Amino acid sequence: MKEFVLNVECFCLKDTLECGQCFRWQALDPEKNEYIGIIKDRVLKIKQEGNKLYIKSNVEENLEETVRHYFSLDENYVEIENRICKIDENIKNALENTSGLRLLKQDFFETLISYIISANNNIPRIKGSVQKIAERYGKKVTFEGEEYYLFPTLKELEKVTQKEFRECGVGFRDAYLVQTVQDILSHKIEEEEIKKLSTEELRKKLLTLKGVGQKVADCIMLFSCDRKEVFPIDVWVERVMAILYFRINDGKVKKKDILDYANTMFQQDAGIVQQHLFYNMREKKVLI
DNA sequence: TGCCAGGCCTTCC
DNA sequence: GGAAGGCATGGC
Repeated sequence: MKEFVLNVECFCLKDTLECGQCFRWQALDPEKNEYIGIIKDRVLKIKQEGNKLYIKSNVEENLEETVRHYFSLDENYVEIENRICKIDENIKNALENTSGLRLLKQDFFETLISYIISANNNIPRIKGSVQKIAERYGKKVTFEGEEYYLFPTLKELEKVTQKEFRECGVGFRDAYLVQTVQDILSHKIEEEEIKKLSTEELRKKLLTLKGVGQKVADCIMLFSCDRKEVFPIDVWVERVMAILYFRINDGKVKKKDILDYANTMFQQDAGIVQQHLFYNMREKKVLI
């Protein structure tokens, strides 16, 4: 199998994969910027050296197209970053650490299930649960002599019971998962249809699913429905916004006030700004 | 031991 | 419509 090389600019593989938007990529060697993961039905090994991406996959068909789409490589992030760094000093400072972070275009169903699991949970445990679900119910794929598991399809999760989900470590979210799978099977929401809706209408639809509240809905829209204007607010974002924009270090700011501020100031780039602020605070531990 | 984690649901005003 | 309490489970 041949290695495929792609030129990129304004792209950081590490920050894009480690900023918390996805749960299944694995660093092979953190020093080498090399990761292995799954996009839909194929396994990919990707390494970044400077402006070059080196890609291998078990499926060569449409490989470039798949990678370009998943990593949003055809979108002009130079322009986006130039625009957001002019908004304020906080964003400008954050970008010094996290320039090249891109929003992924992930699979809708996988994102939905993963973010239902994410509620009141921590990232290592979310990753563990998603991995267990894949190992139990997803299709096995062999790549370079190793075994990997695709994220299960809707059909593959059709008969999974509450107890079986719980055995994957999802805790009290087990019932939400069963209900959501059944709701999608019965066409309560249909991916192709809801993706055509306005962001407000789409959110309203997602909120009808059990285990999907405002924050989870916004993450699903941001990470799998290409809605860059949504601004998911979790405990971290609440904290970072309170400190940076409301000058409050040890108190609460109303979510509505944070949301109003983000919508007004960050506008169509709110989701990208959110990721930079979130990742900077959580991982890089940088506060201005 | 107690608190927290990329919150949401139900119940009760 | 808003506040309060409960919720599985692992890490610190």
